[in-house]
Formats: sequence, C-alpha cells, structure tokens
Amino acid sequence: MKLTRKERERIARRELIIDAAENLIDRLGIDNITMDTIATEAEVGKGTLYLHFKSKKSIYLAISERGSRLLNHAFGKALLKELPGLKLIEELGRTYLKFVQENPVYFTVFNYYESLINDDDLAQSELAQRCEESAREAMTYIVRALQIGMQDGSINNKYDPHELGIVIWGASRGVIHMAFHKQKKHHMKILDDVNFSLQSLVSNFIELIGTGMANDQRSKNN
Amino acid sequence: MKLTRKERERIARRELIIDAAENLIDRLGIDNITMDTIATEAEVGKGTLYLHFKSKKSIYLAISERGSRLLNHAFGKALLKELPGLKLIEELGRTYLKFVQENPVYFTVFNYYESLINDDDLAQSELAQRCEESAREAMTYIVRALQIGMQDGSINNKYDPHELGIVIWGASRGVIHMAFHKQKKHHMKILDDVNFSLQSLVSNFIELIGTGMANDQRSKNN
DNA sequence: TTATAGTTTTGACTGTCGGTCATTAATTGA
DNA sequence: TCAATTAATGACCGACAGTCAAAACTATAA
Repeated sequence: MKLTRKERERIARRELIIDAAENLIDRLGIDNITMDTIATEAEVGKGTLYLHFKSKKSIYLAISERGSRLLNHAFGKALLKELPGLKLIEELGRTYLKFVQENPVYFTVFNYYESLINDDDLAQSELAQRCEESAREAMTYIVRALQIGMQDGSINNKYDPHELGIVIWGASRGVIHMAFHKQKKHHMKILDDVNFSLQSLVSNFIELIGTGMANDQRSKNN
Repeated sequence: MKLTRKERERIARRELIIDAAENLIDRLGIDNITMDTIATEAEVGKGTLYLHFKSKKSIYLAISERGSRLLNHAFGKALLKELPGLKLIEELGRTYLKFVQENPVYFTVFNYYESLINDDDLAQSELAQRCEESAREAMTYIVRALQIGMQDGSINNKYDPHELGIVIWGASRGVIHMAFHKQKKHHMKILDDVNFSLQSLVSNFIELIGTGMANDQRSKNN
C-alpha cells in the first residue's frame, strides 16, 4: 500500500526526532537530556515532539524498539550459518557483544527499559507492544539455536530449551552489562584490580556456559 | 571510642531517614518518591534531609550501602560452611537469591546504582567509596570460593579466578534480575509463555555454570 | 530563673524540566 | 484569492529537587 506524501513526511519527521535523541544520549548521557535540547537538536519546537510521542519515556521506548529491530536482524543472520546448535549459541553471544560495542546507545537505553514500561500508560501503548514482541523474537532465536543443538546432539537435552533460553539471555545481559560499564570507565572499582577486556570476559562466559550445556555423554550422571 | 549523645542521635536520625525512604520505595516504587514524602514519612522537615544527605541520589546510595553490608554478611556466613569450592559457589548463588527475595527493596536500589554513581560529585563521596568497597568485598567472597574449589579440585583451574568471578557475578545478577521482574509482574511478556519460578531459573543457572566450571577430568580437552 | 550565644531544624522560596494549549503558520481545496 | 483545515510553536503551568533566612531549640553563665 502506498503512503501519501504527508504520511511519509510524518514518518521521516518522527525518525528525525529519534535520531536527535540518540545523538544526544550518545554525547551527553541519558541522564542529561531534556525535551528542550531534543527539540533544539531536532530543529523543531518542543510542542512538536508531543505530536509524535506521548512523553519523554516514549521517545526512549522508540529508540529501544529501533535497537531491538537491529539486534534481531543480526540474530537472524547469525542463525543462518550452518553450524551445530552449540556453535550457534556461541555465535549469538558474539553477535550480541558486537552489537553492544557498535551501538552503545541502544544498550544504554535497553537498561532503561524497565523504568519505561513501569509507566502504566506507556506499557499499554502499541509501541510497548512492539517492543515486547521484539524481545520475544530475540528469545525465540536463542531457543531455536538450543533446539537445533538438542536435535543434533551438541547440546545436553536435560534442560528445557525455553527455560535455558531465559537463563542464557539473562546471564549474557548481566555479563555484558558489567563489562560494558567498565569499558565506559564508569566507576566499577571492582573491575579495576583485574584488567580484562569486554571481549575476554564474554569469551570466558561463552566457554563457561558452552561447557555447561554441552552434551558430554560421559557426564550424564551428576 | 565513645560517641557523644549528640553523635549517637545524629546517626539514629540518619538511619531513620534511610528507613523511611526504604519503606516508601517498597510501598510506592522507586520512581514515585519525592523528597517531601520522605521528609513527611521520616517526620522531619525537608531541609533536615539535606543535613544528612547531599541529594536524593545520595539517600539511595545509602540504602544501597546498607543492602551491600547485609549481603556481604550473608556471603560471609555462607563461606564458613565446610564444603568443596564448587558447592560453595552454589551456596553463594542460593544465598544471593534468598537475599533478593527477602529484600526486594535493596535489589531495586542496586539496579539504580549505575545512575547514582554516574553523578560525578556523588561518585567522589566517602559513601560511594564505601559502596565500591562493599562491592569489592562481595567479589572477594566469590573469588575465594573459586580459589578453594581450584585447590580442592572441584573447580576447573583453567580459568582465572578473578575473571571467572566477574563473569559469575555479572551472570547471576542478570539471571536474577530477569526472573525478579517476572515475579514482580512487571511486564516481561517474554516470560509469560513459560511459567518458571525464580527458584527454578536460578537452579538451572547454578547447574549450568556449575557443570561449566566443574573439574571433569575426562573433558579437559575441548 | 533569665539572658545570651551557639546549634539545629524548618518550610517558604527558587530554578529546572516535563508536559499543555491557545495562538500562529502552513497547506489544501474551491 | 480566500476560507477551512491541519501542523507547529513556544509561553506558560505544575511538580519537584535543592537552598537558605529565619525560627526553634539547647547549653552555658550570671
């Protein structure tokens, strides 16, 4: 279906606002942004922001949605590779790491996600629904890889793939979250003692859970 | 050294304010709290809050510090058990889970920690230093357990205990964070399909990384 | 007990920011 | 060319974190 010029312009304007907000978050940090600065950066009046977004949180949510789409796209591509399931999981891990390194802004906003959808109004919005759907899709990629691995014998099938998927997803986020902040030189004295790179931590993590879920016939009894 | 009555009263008053803030966070959620409500709850004038704390964030940081102390205390007790290192790690995991379930407020505030110490002024404060020190201490408990496990042979010593410690710490936070929010019925449609309890997810996680770091002689070559 | 100096507490006030809406500008269609 | 409709704007509002001059309280001395 063809969009009218007006509809196209409207969408373009909306994207422009999201771009502006992303840039500002990148430059100033997510806690130092005001609606006025976003409006200035996007070269529109403040009121215009509210023609496209219900609230400031809603702009962040839109950024989050955009990020999720990108991540899912990358996940989709990773899953196309002809690899045993266990390797696919590792591939997804590396994909996630790469995404975070290349798109720190999205990762920053993802970490805000909770406070966003704690807003009851916003949680009901169509935008929030799309975000939830994206998250579900990302989960599905992981579960698929696990199922493939259980099929081809590379992953131990004593786990429920859905449950294991959640565990892996949560754990990955946690590890990358911690390592990411070290990289950003935000605080984290814990990590000062030890000087490991984001890469190194994630590799170790992947190896750790890779070993944990591998289907080692000999260790079926534990 | 003995404290004067004044000093004792000052400390008590400070604790009272922290108590009030904790209660409010529990009842209203951390995003719905104002300095005025904290003042009312603590039965002091708003200005008094600022005699004890530099800012609102600083109150949250104080709550965070109190939580860290409690958690470290629990970790310390867990480490006293006479168990092989691998079991100690599992014990720490369960301890952490129990802590989060019994003290959701602290967990909520922990998740705010980043935005707190992104505040440059606050990051320099003595309070922030104590928080960092607490985090380091928690890390140390994990590393100790790992070292014990590598000594007694229950944990594979191919990992660097410090690096592995960070991975485990980050991953645990991630898993519990995700599961915790499901429990709170906050959003998280991803988790609706599957109905796993916090307990169940954490058990799976512990088993997963437990297997991953176990010293299975036969699988030294991977 | 009262006067005085010092200390603590307070809440009215200020600046900032998210969000609104009456007004203005632009676009459309006749 | 001129309404009529739609889009954009920024002055304004309420809420809230943080401040500070004044009030209340305490301790000490006469």
